[in-house]
Amino acid sequence: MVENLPLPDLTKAEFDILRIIWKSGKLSVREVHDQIIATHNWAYSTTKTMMDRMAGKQLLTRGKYHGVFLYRPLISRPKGFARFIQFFADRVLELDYGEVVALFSRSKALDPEEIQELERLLVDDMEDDRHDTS
Amino acid sequence: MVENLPLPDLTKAEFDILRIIWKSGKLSVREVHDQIIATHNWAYSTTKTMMDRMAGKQLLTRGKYHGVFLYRPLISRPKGFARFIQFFADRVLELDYGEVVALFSRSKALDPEEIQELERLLVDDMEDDRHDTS
DNA sequence: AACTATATTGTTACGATGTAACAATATAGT
DNA sequence: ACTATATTGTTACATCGTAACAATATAGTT
Repeated sequence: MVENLPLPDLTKAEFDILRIIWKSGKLSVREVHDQIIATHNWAYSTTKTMMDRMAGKQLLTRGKYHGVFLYRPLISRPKGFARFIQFFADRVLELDYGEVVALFSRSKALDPEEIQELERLLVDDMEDDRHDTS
Repeated sequence: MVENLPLPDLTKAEFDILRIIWKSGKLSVREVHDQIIATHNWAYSTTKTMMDRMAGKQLLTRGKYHGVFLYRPLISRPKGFARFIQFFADRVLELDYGEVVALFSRSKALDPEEIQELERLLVDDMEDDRHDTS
């Protein structure tokens, strides 16, 4: 059986960018920026730097469409949530994964749709980790 | 009325060091290190760097006693907890302060004594923030 | 007291992250 | 074509987690 590689962390900033992109599948820096400023008081260049670094890390890919680069996620939403939560569970809060999921379910940072996904995650992702060799 | 200055953040690492020192009032790098390795797999030099930087930031002071530097906290435990929690409440989880306190109460990272303090904090510190001009 | 082993202290560094300015280039409107 | 605007590329800087390594002080042994 292949050992799970330790999931590379997803920081809050990365997670927030990813969450915006997950909803649309493909977005330009500008489009992400216009949404991210609702929660992060970033300069446009900050959003860009973030996204480019994420591309470097294989969290996103970009391809040019009609003149602009559009960025697509290279990590699924469930996997992303799992990584982000794991990060807190393990290193920050030292809580059980489930407890953190429960907490996140109450967070204003997530919309109802995402909360639903989280609930599923709590069971599914464990499964995932048991079978998935990716 | 004097506006509250934004509390400078306390990172997890800083908070963990502080928690060890709060219990004894005054500790050397060695003493902190011997305790921190239970949760952080740090080299001695890492502990030292951390503590020195914390001294630079006015989170600790150090004075030489019988040949060694002992570090004392410059921030009270309640204030420290407040800062640490605020950090998460505001920027990471986007939850209400109280919810984060509740969560932390369940964290394995805190011992019963600290949990108690947290409970008090939930009411006290709000008070504090209302009166304290520091 | 002198010497040596050990511990403490000081200095320096490096990658990642959050932050952003600024320069180069592409695109679109006139 | 030309210019205004937007998109891309490049570079930088502080902080944090991480640590090695050098300088110095302390303590234990002849």
